[in-house]
Amino acid sequence: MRIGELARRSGVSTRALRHYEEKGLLAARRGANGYREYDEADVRLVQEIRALMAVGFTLEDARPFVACLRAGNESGGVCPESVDVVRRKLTEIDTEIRDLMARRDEMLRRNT
Amino acid sequence: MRIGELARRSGVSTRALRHYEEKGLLAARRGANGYREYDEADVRLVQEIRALMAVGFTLEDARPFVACLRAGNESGGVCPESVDVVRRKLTEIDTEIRDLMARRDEMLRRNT
DNA sequence: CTAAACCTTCACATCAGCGTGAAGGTCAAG
DNA sequence: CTTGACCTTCACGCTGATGTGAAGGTTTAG
Repeated sequence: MRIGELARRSGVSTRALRHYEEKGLLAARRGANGYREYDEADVRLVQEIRALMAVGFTLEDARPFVACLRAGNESGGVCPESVDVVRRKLTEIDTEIRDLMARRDEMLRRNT
Repeated sequence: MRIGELARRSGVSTRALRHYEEKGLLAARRGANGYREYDEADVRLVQEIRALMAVGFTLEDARPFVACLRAGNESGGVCPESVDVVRRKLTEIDTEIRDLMARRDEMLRRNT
């Protein structure tokens, strides 16, 4: 399929897809006319990326997951690099939550 | 005092001070040579801005506080506009905390 | 054959809060 | 007179993930 269909099927813009390619997260074969050609596996790749972004991952964070899927694994999260990223993300989120709660308390204290 | 001293006394860069001025948060008299001239009240203004930013306010958020101080109030938080911003900020922070916790849960669920 | 609907590659714009020079004026000390 | 430490006004760079044209080639349906 071409980029427009992949965009529709994965729910992202064509611009985003080209961006993922530019960042090395997505690869495309090229047709004789220069058009990008994708297959079903690419749909899953993009969905994986979006699912990760939905929980706060950056494209950089998603990289090992994509590599894991490309390596033939059924899930992008089974590779050790992915696990590392998940752990890092969890501590990042926890830190952020603690920071926000501290700020909240600080604001309430100031207000009294 | 000039910008360098204000910077030292309030703990920010001269660049930041010029930025605050550009954003309309800080006003400066100008000496005959074109140099910015500040007084004690400006030190308090900048400290107020930094205190607000420390708890997650943007410069835009800080605007009503600065106006409130300029209006002669001893605290920047006593004006109704400031109170509004504080309330908005609290709900923003609460929303963000809830989002982060939801993401955390989502990540943990995916991992099992 | 033509117009719509695709596709291509640049490349600047956005949001925030500055950092970091560039190029140059001012002023006190030695 | 000359450093050197100030100050001035531009104006681009950074981070992330696209949005938004520009300018043009391709394909497809009628």
